[in-house]
Amino acid sequence: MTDAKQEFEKAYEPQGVEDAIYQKWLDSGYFTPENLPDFAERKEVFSIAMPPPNVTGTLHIGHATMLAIEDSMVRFARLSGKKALWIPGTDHAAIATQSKVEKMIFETEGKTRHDLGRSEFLRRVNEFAQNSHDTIVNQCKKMGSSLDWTREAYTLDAERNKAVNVAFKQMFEDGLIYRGDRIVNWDPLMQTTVSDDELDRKESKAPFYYLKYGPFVIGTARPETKFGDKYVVMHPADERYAAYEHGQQIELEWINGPITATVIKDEAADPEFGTGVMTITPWHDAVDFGIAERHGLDKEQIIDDNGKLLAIAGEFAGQPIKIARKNIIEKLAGKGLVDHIDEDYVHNIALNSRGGGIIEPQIKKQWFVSVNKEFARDGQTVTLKQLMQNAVRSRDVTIVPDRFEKTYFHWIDNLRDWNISRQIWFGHRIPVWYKGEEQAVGEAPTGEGWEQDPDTLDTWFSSGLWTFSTLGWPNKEAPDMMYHPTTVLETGYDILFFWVARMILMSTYLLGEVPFKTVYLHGLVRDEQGRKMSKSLGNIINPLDMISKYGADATRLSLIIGGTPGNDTRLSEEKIAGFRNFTNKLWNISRFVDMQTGGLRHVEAMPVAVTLADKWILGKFASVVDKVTQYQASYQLSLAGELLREFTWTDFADWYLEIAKVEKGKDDMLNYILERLLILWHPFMPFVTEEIYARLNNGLIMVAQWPVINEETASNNPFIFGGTEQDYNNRGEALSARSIQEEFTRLQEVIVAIRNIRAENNVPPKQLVEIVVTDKALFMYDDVIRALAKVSNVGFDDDRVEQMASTVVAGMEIYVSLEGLVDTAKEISRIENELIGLRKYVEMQTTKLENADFVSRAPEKVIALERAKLAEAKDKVEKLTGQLASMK
RNA sequence: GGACGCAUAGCUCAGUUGGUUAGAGCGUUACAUUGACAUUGUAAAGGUCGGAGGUCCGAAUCCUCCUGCGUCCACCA
Repeated sequence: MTDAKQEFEKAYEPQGVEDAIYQKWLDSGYFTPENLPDFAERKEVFSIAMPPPNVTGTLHIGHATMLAIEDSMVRFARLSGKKALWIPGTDHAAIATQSKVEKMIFETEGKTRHDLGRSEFLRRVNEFAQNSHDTIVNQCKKMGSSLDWTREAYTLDAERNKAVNVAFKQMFEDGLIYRGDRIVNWDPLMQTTVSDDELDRKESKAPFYYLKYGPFVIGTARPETKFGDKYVVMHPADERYAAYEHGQQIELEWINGPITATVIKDEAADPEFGTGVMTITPWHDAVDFGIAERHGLDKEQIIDDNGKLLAIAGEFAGQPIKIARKNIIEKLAGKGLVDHIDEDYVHNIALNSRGGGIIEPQIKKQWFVSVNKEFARDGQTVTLKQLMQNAVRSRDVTIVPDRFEKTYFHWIDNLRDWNISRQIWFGHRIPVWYKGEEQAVGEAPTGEGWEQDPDTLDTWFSSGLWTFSTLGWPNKEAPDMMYHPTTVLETGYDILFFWVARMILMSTYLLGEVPFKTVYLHGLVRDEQGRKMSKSLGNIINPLDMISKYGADATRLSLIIGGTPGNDTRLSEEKIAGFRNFTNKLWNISRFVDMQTGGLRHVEAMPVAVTLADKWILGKFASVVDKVTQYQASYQLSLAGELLREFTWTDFADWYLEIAKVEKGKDDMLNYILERLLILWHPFMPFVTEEIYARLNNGLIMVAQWPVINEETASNNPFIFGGTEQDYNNRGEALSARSIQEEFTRLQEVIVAIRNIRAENNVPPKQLVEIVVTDKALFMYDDVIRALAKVSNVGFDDDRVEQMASTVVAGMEIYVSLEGLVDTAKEISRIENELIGLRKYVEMQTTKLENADFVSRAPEKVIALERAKLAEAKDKVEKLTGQLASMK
């Protein structure tokens, strides 16, 4: 970097610089790990496959959270000298995208996809997807995401299609993919099946009809399905129906005339529910389908693909469900077959969560992935379910927070075969071709007359391959495969099943290795009242708006700090504004160091600490570096951020910089700490740190070295790692880190106590006061005390005069001269109040230490500590009492 | 019905092997502000850690039960 010295404006204005900084990063090429300095020497690999946002629209605050967290992880890895790779991409989100475009076209042109035809419709969807994609890419950049754009992928592009076809073929050949007539979730609105996981259940109140069915009374909320009901089912152990035998036939009058019903005894019938008797509709109910399968019963379709009744319904044929229901009940009532009606029945109806209609179970010929079928693997037989379970049970994949492991196992236990074929147009075609009786799988066969399966694949089939389809697979020799398994998969807990589980399935099956080592699940971002953000509520916080208002760094911080994995977080604009303030604080800290030291600069070696404050800040900083590193490595991002904020604002700015105004000769120390502090912050707030770092003329901060403070790098200041119990006694001696911290804390307490007395007595902040202390050691810091507590002179014990307010801190007495300002009555009451609290404490401690059990059972360290605290409190009581006496 | 989570200051939340008189940010109050920063500084007020038991020398922390809120899964025909 050869930039001329840049001005430090009074306030940080992110709007003016963020885009240019991002461009600088892009120009550097460092988002591509191979371009990193010393790429070959970087031993460890760190990789994340970004969860590809759906090309259904724009990024919301949840995406912003994902980007903020993942970018901080990647930047930390890059700074720590790893080959850091973060792969961007988008998801075609088959059903969701098609549904959205269909709606748009219908609203604007009044046309359906069938009006347009398959190829024109797909052209329109792709056009829409491309626009969404461009918006998404732009938003990722606005967030500062250090994604390797040279490796960008799309779940529906040619390379991913190849991976999909290879995966399909292998599963087919292992017998894990089959085609069969099974009951599936049919969406009559979108005319497609959807998977079990893509259903939303909505509570709804509907009349529940009790109907006379021969000698029985059966209950149903769906009389329109009852035409084919010729089986009546009861629990084998239900005493009430012991007289009826399995297989027994009963003649009875039903909706459209007399029918013959057959008694079936099956444990699926719940004796506790209703009358304990039910009729079944195997074609339109999954449980009924199971009963029918067990007993080899007939299955008849009642409702067609459009939700209208079929010929079996007789006079009701062609009627849509809603209308038919009413008519049927009328007819049944007329025949005296309605026993009674429960109007307050509440049940759940299933909806297609991707913007479709009310699900009607149907039996259809579909493609399935068999999760329970055994196949050979390393000389043993396993099932896909077992592969999924083993990956987590063996800890090859760890889930953060770990309670989600339970949820994961529970989901797998209940997993049924996965319906992977969809009747929509947008998506990967099922890679199967037919010609007469012939069938080809995987690649398009050559020759005439072959027709491809018209269906498309469930979108999660292709996203299940994401961690390796983005790295060159199915070419197992692809150089990028060195980045697999990826290091961490970071996503919202809401797609643990949809996606995370399926990636584990695909990767363990196809590659024989896990897709990622750690799953980090973030929570949902809610509004300040804890509600989900939604358009209808009008409570959406748009990340782009926040970025343009407060900057990307502030937006990122608000999404990381204060959130813990797996838990929802509340976000408000005030919170973001608060972090904007912090961004500016960091800027001004740097501005001050710049002015104070004649320009920011790189300081290679740790400077020798001279004063107590120097030693204190270095010791503190060493501990901060250590902890932040640990927090980052263990994905405890919020803790890292909070610790950094505390150090930056309180320790560094409020104390050390203030001291630096009176203790000179800290130029190297200030620059040394500031540079490293910026690096520690960089993963969280990349823009402002890069902007400040530009003024150091030391290259880009994004490829700086993560600070390490150890015996070697701190050899100038051995106290940091020296003994811990050496006594402090005088200036300049080798001191332990601990005694330094204690001594500095003492100094802080003295200063705060003086400020406190000043505030209590309404001394104007500018007015200087004199103080008297009883501990000569404090004279060493009189310049600091004078500056930070606005003191004109520090006197010793003998100089004590009247008209002084007093207090006791860390065993020493402090008197503040108030030159007539002192309000004696107020002072007396203040001290008396303090004494009340102290005496209570002394009493409590005494009781504790007189407890024989405590003294004999607690560790000695704890006892010693408690004794010391008691002694100190007693001492303070004594001194304050003395002060009080002299005042009265 | 099954499982899980949350309950700590007015608000949002930390609190990692049980051990200072329980912390932070925001908000509130008082004073101040030409000097890095009003996107600021100094100081203060504010909590019997949801309730009841239990284990322990010692519990916000571990166990049991209860209450309230939330989430997921399964679904009853």
